[in-house]
Amino acid sequence: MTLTELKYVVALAQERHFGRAAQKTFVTQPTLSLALAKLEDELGLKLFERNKNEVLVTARGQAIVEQARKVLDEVGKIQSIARGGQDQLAGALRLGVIPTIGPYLLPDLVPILHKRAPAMPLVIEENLTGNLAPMLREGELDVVIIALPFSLPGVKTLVVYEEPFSVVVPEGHRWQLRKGVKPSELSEENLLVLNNGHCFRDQVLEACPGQSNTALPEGRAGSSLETIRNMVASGLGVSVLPSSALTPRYASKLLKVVPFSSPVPSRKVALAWRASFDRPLAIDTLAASIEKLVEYEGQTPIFRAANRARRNIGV
Amino acid sequence: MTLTELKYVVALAQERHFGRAAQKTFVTQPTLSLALAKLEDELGLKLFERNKNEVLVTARGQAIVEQARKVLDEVGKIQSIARGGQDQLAGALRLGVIPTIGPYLLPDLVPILHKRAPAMPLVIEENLTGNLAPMLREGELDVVIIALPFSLPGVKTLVVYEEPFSVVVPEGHRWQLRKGVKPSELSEENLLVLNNGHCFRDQVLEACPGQSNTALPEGRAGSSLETIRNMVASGLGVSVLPSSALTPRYASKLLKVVPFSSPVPSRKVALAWRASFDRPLAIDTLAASIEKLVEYEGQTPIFRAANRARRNIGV
DNA sequence: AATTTCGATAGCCCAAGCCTATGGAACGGC
DNA sequence: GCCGTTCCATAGGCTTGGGCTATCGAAATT
Repeated sequence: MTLTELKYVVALAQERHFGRAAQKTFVTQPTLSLALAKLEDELGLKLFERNKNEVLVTARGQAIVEQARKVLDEVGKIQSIARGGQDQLAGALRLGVIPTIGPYLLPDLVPILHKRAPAMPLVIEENLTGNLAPMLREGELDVVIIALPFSLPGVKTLVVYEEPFSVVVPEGHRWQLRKGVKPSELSEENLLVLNNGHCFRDQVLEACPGQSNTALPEGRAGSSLETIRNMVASGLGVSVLPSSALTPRYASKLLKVVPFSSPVPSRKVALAWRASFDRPLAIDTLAASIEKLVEYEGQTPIFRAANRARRNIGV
Repeated sequence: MTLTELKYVVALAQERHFGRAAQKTFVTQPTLSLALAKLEDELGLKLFERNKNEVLVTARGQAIVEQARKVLDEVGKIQSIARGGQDQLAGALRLGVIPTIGPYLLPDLVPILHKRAPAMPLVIEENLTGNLAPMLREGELDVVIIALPFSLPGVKTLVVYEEPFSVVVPEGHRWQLRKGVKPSELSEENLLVLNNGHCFRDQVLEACPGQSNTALPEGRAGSSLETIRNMVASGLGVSVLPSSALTPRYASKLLKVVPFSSPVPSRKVALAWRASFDRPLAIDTLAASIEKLVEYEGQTPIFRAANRARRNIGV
């Protein structure tokens, strides 16, 4: 059975005339005759009564004709789905992002992206890298924003910016006017870091040798960067934050930001998506939007540093 | 677009592997690859992501796959209309059944059903509930015989009988003359149960508190009820079997059946089929045949108990 | 009886679909 | 880091079958 044959059946049922039905389906009359005979043979019953002057649909044929119409109708829907689905910037983009980036990047990113791709709403999943990775592989997410290193088979990555880290201390801390702090000096202080599972925790501990990065007491760990910021402000210790969490929007009188001395620790923030993802334009648009955002945010002192670092590595 | 191409699409969506999908559609892998590329070209979008290790359906492809399923489903109805005219009892009925029911029910059921619907041969798939469920949903099976609980969206169920469980012990066991055993007493014995995946295993463990139903040693699990029966007969331990596996046909001198004391644990055996299945009469006939069989088997002591239990719940 | 109409049949041709063989890319083991 | 394996894509050849034109045969009309 072919879709063509079904088209013939429907046309013939409507025209009740081989010649006209053939015209309507853009074939010759013998072609239609033959195709129909073949189908009737295959189904094992006569669909049409050929009488002298007229072609009549048989009782059992009628049910089949109606079913054939339905089939063709459903096929038409396939084509219309396909037509509407050709725009790569149409349809939701499922975006994963880690908790130390999402709250600082997305509020500014979403409006920019919406302007560039208004028909592409974002479905956002904020989670740890370790949970985002399998979701990306399984196709539950289309793209994730994470910090390097990040490597998965079949997954491409693109660094979108690099942001330096800075030390934050409570107001009145003896370091608050320092022009540069060495990472190793942090071992003298009560360093507050994120809970286990956050890649930013590992990056901070790696950047600051001398910290015992195993079995850190629970009291020194926070569940989010905002928790940590508040803990520092209340004098519980010092910490390290990425520059995107230190824009003027987050400034506080109780908190002083002290830069690291060179070389400044930093992290590379990247997009990651399956190489086989069928809407690369969506990725491009997302990357371009972040690019635009980083340039704009570059007006502020902290992000300018991020920008410099980014240019230095030639991204 | 051709029906063949749509079949390929559906098969590939299900198998997520070109080679296996090709096998399933009885063509070679290049044929399927080419046909799919042609269709994707015609529709103007990618339906599948080809990762090296995995084939994923794209978000937009998913809608088309589902629509293709619908088309094929409607085409199938054409054939089914043609086959029996209006006779729902013509054409094969694809029946799934779990391993703890099939061997005990089917040998008697098949002749009865054949007598009632001689033009409806059975295609039987014996498999675990977890494997039957997707096959039923995908339309690879028309109806399944399983033990409750069993719930799937769009699928109707009908309890056909309830069968009590009994304890089986080796000959000479100290319980062999007992009139009733409490489920909790089984924790004193070496209880042999089925491998993981069998719902009957879970039902037995649930009915017998005190058994450590986690991390059960492998040596105590069997791959079929017949294995278990033989293990009990050879003195390895005791077990629990459903009454349909304890008809006189299976009696053995080495094996003694001891009833549970009230309340007797049992399981409800049910039919399940898609609500949209277009041959409900076939289901009715199957259900009626089982009904007849249960009444007939009710002549034997064990099945009579099953019958009583069944009437008590008013099925 | 002659003419006309319309579906069926015959015979040919070409495109489409399927095959085998091979290529190429990416992952995993040593 | 290199080799082997796996798996999808591509190439090239063959066969099938759906399409065409030409013609036939039956029935209705003149």
